[in-house]
Amino acid sequence: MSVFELDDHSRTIIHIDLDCFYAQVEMNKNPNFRSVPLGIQQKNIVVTSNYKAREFGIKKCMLIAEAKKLCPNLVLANGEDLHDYRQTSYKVTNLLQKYSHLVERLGLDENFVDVTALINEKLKKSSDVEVVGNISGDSSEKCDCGCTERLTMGTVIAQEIRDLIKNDLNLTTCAGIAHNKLLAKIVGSRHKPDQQTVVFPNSALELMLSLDCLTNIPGIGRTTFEQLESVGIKTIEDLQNGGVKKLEPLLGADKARIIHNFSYGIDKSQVKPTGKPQSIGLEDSCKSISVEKEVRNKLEQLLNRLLLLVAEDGRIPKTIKLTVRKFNKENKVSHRETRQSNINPSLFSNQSANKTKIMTTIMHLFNRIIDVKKPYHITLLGLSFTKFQEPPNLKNSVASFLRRDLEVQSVISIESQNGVDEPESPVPSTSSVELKDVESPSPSPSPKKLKLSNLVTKKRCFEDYYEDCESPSKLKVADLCLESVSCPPDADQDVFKELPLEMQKELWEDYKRRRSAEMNLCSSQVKKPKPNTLLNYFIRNN
DNA sequence: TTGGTGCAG
DNA sequence: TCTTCTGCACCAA
Repeated sequence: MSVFELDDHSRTIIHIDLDCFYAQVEMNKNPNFRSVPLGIQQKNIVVTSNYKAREFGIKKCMLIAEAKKLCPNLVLANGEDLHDYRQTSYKVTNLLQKYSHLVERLGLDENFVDVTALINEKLKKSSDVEVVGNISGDSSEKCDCGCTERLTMGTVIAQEIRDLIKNDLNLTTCAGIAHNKLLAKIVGSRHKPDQQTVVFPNSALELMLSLDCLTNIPGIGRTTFEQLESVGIKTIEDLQNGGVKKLEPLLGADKARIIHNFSYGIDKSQVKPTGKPQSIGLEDSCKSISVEKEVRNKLEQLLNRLLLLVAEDGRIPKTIKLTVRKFNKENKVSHRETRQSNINPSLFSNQSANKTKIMTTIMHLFNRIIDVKKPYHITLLGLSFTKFQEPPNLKNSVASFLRRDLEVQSVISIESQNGVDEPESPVPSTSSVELKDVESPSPSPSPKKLKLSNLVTKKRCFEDYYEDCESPSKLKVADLCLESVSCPPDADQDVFKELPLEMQKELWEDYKRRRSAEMNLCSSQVKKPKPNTLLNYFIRNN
């Protein structure tokens, strides 16, 4: 039996990739950018560009000077602050979650969606569909396990998803459709921009062998590539023929097996729903800082921006981490040093008073890396918060799940009410003020008033998502879940999969009951806020 | 747990 | 010539 026959084709995965993402966001903010070659600038680098600029040969991470030489009329937009990109990115993920609860984010511009459940439902009703978009390789020889029909239906759904993203957010995307993540990601980039491509299992090997460099395989970066090269592995065929045993000493058993499987187009990894970020950080590179006052200034700026991000997130961080990159004469690799320290969560109850205390901690960390009595040259400073504490009353896993959805929605609510072009407003405020606002809203429009209406919008989105299910054309993830045995979002998926069917059903029913109870609770709270409820907690931390 | 490295977009 | 701004996984001590 060949490796190919051992592969499992039961899933359907769609990989969605936003075309030149930062550039699209900037073009939506300023439509004048659409008609000109546009580059997104971070420091002295063009990190991405629109397709007009690419016609001049502008490439990712090209120096500004070089790019200007190729295209003197290149217009530059500063993209050092990722705030707007992050917001838009979450809107996309949010749209995708209407198709499946299995949505995994990869960076800001890519998402995997496991649409297996949706497809099985759709195929029950009709299997009379044709492939939409491009097909990779020769699809005349078909597999008879049913994957042909599933993947074909996958192309229909991929087109629906891309239309939705285009209509709702005015963003074009590429999609790859396949029976695993690896193939979906690789095949999606075959036809760009604004296109989609499917690969059927019989063409998977051909697709893998068509890759022109080993670094096109996810997980093989510069270092791994050089390691492999040093033992004579230079092509996909080398990777296949060398066998796992040859890879193990270099990569370790796990990575060796994964990469070896990848070389055959086999990928058993699951689409892992992306939760909240495990760290929230900012960094700023610079030519050279060698004075402590400058260090402090830069770190204060970073901290101010970071506190806004953390306030948006709503959780309370327990650890702060400082990153420093020193000037390196050999200029070999960008070597970074980090130091971390626990912080008292109570510092986050009153913003302004405690910024000073947090700064003291940060400077203490700085002194652990840099001896300020000696000369130093710093080329990058970064701050990040890690190890977040879930706010009280939300320890319950279902509540956490609900809260996660609300937070994704909140991104949309804030923007739809503020207007996309408006600069971000300084948000953080103390809990007591917010709470008071809800109980007795002020008559004049104010930022606080705005938040109250945000909350109403949040609640509305939330209800739409779960309750507005009367239209059969509007597919909701809740619909699917009610008809099949899904893994409750608060359960460990790996454990769940091992359980007998009956137990799975029971867990799912239990989750539905809890969800229903939670919904009623949440609903009544919105209409009539009470102290120490889920809702109030929300407001306090907004 | 801390800090470093590799990888990703 | 490994550049920017992130965030995650994994490894070693």
